[in-house]
Amino acid sequence: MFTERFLRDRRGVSLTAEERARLEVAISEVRTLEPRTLLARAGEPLEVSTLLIEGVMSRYLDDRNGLRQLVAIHLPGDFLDLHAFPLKVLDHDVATLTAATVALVPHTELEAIMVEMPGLTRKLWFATLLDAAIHRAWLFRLGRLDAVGRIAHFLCEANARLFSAGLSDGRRFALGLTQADLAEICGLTTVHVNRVMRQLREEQICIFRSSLVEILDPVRLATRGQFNPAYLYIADDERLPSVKRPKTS
Amino acid sequence: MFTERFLRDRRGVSLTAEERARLEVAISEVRTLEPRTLLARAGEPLEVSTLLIEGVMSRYLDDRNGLRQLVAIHLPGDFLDLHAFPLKVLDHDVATLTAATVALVPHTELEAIMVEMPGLTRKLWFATLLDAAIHRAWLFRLGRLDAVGRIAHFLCEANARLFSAGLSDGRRFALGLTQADLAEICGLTTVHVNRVMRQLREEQICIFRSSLVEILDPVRLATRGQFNPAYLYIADDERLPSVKRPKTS
DNA sequence: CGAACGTTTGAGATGACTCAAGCGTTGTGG
DNA sequence: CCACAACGCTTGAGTCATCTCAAACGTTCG
Repeated sequence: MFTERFLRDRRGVSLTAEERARLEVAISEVRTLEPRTLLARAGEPLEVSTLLIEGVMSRYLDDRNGLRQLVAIHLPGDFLDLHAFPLKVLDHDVATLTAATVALVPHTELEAIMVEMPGLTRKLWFATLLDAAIHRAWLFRLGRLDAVGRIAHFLCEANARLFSAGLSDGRRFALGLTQADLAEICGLTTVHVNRVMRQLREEQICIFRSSLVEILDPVRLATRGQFNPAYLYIADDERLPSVKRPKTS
Repeated sequence: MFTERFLRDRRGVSLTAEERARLEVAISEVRTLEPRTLLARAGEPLEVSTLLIEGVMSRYLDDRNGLRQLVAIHLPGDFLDLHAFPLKVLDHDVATLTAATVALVPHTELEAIMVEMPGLTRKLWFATLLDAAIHRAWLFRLGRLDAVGRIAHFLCEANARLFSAGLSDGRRFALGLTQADLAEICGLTTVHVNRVMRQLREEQICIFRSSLVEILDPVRLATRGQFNPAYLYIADDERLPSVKRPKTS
């Protein structure tokens, strides 16, 4: 079941058995990829989309000096370039961070699904909009949080997403990222990420050790990152610590 | 023709006469709004989506201290909360910046379109993904550019979008925004935005005067902002100055 | 064993922030 | 029609967060 984790645990849009079966049939190929491998390049027309089964992948934009800004990371269960189907051409590069296994779905299959199954189509659309919602949370992170807040917010997000994929117990998880990756995600330098991690460690909030993350104090981490998981549209997000939105009316 | 500007001038997805007519019929109401009016609030279920006909609108997230981070601005022709249809509930607030005219489209109509017209559905999907592509460019802006670069990049984007909506001549346009709005878009303080504008003025690159923007040197502005309009998927973007992507292979 | 990579630390530079005040324009009510 | 309030723009001085440059340390892997 390659599609097992896709849209799992999302509010109101879990797939029916029939829909899941239809997607399974749509897969043309399953492939394994090395770490740090480019999968698709900005501007190239694409004829397949990629469902991530195992590993961590990234999407990023390059600046003039060869520095990167990551615009998304993807975890198992994510349909990571589904948006290439309506868009045809991507505006960014896609690459693996860790070793990964992916399933490829030809756009001709998606075309057929659009005609046959409006219900499933809407769920696929939803999946791409979930990515957009995550983009917005990242905008908040970069625009309004300081270095500690950005790292904290990101770690909360990673924890929440891995938790709903069944890959975190809510406190500890393996995230195959280096401090340099965190820097490219949070718009910081590697050096400063390192200082932030030291601070979080010394305050007994979170430990980041060779791609393994251990959250010692989830509540303080969420507070530091002003994290509210509503944007992840997780079915039951009550279990996750967060900063509650004040209910003004 | 309320839908006149919707997806106008976008690469490969202009609407057919029939599709446009179908959308026109779907409009249930046209409404005018005051400046700085809240239209939708995060977490509220929505049953209609909004097509912007005139004016400028914004989407934003609040931080703990009541500061805002804008995550999108919308110009005439934008279907600004189309994503509320698959998502049902938004993760952010929506408000006008200037006075505005909007057309409302009930989700029941969109539901019908999804069943009847897969082709139009795909174009609507495309429209929401265009917003996501813009989010990504904003992430690049916040994560990798300094203050001057962020403002420059934003002004290039505004110019390009207004140009393809027929509301800029390529150099001068009315953008109903204050310097405080620019600050909320670019993750800066109002004071610093002011200093940046002074610098752009003194260098004869761009003048920003009471919501009127005049670009004196489009090429230098694009260079400062590392602006490449590919992410806007504009049909013929050759006319816009940009930083060319190096063609490495 | 050595190379490659990721992490850690220090010292100094700088871009953006904060606080504070003044200016100009617009709109409104006395 | 004037006065004043409200708002947006402008400027200065001092502070602080993050960056840059530089070097060293630890691990892993061939």
